[in-house]
Amino acid sequence: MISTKGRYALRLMLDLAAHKDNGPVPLKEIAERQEVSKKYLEIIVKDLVKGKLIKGASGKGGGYQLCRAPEDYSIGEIIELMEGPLNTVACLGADAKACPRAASCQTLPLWREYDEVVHNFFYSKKLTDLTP
Amino acid sequence: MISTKGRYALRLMLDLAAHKDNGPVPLKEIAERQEVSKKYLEIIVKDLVKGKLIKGASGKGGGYQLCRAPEDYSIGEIIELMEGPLNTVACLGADAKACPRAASCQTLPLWREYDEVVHNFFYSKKLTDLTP
DNA sequence: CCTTTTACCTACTATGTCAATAGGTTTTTG
DNA sequence: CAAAAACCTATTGACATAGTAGGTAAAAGG
Repeated sequence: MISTKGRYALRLMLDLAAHKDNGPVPLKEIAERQEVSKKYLEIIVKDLVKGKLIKGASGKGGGYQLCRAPEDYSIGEIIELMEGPLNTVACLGADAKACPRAASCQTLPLWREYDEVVHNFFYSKKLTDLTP
Repeated sequence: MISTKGRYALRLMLDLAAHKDNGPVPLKEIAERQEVSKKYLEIIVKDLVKGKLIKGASGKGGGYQLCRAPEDYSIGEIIELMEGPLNTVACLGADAKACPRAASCQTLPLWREYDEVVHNFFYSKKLTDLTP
């Protein structure tokens, strides 16, 4: 399940993309347009800034801006930055210790395949694919 | 993220499929083979029985058995029975109230598409696809 | 019949994640 | 220097996850 953090982050990125020619966009404006609490969005932008997907400018006239052109963002990187690796099962993923059952596990190939399907889905889509 | 309930349920179903010709399979055996706590599996079989995917027989010589041929189970129905609808986002799903933003939401089509991809993935696979 | 083996049932609990809220400090510019 | 913005730390309630614990009921084998 994609959480609100990931979904709001995506909407925020789309909002920034839509207003990228007007200089920095204040969070207050985004919160109003997207109808999401500004306080909650603060948590989200913090992660986006730390992940170098966007940059913030303090002070009057400040706000947030994309670091790259909208077409250079994949949906996958945005979602994964917010929610951590989009792991579909615990067996996979970096943290998972080598499962002693792995060699004989009948279900593992399924989870691998699923993981790949999900990964491909989100990484093959760009931010611009959502802006008509 | 597919939870342990869903994953264990699937392994349990595969175990039942593998031993379907030996009469009812006691949970104790499954727990040993699958290296999962029998107590925890009890919760899982309860749901599987209630969902009519398997049936139980009490008493000595009892155990669990599939209700249908292995090829007549889709992976999707097993997972969904255990975890509830495999909703990928909250906006979709039966419980979700009509979002007032739906008509103008830029991200909704993405989630719909994702939902369909996931759904198709799991419902197109049968239990027998995992038994080599 | 009675003991064993099995399913079946209700309840509880620790841990963690999610979705926020609250209240403050620093930075920048008009 | 004041307003507007980003930036920072902490806290909270609700819920889901991944189990445990301790029992009762049913059926068969001897």
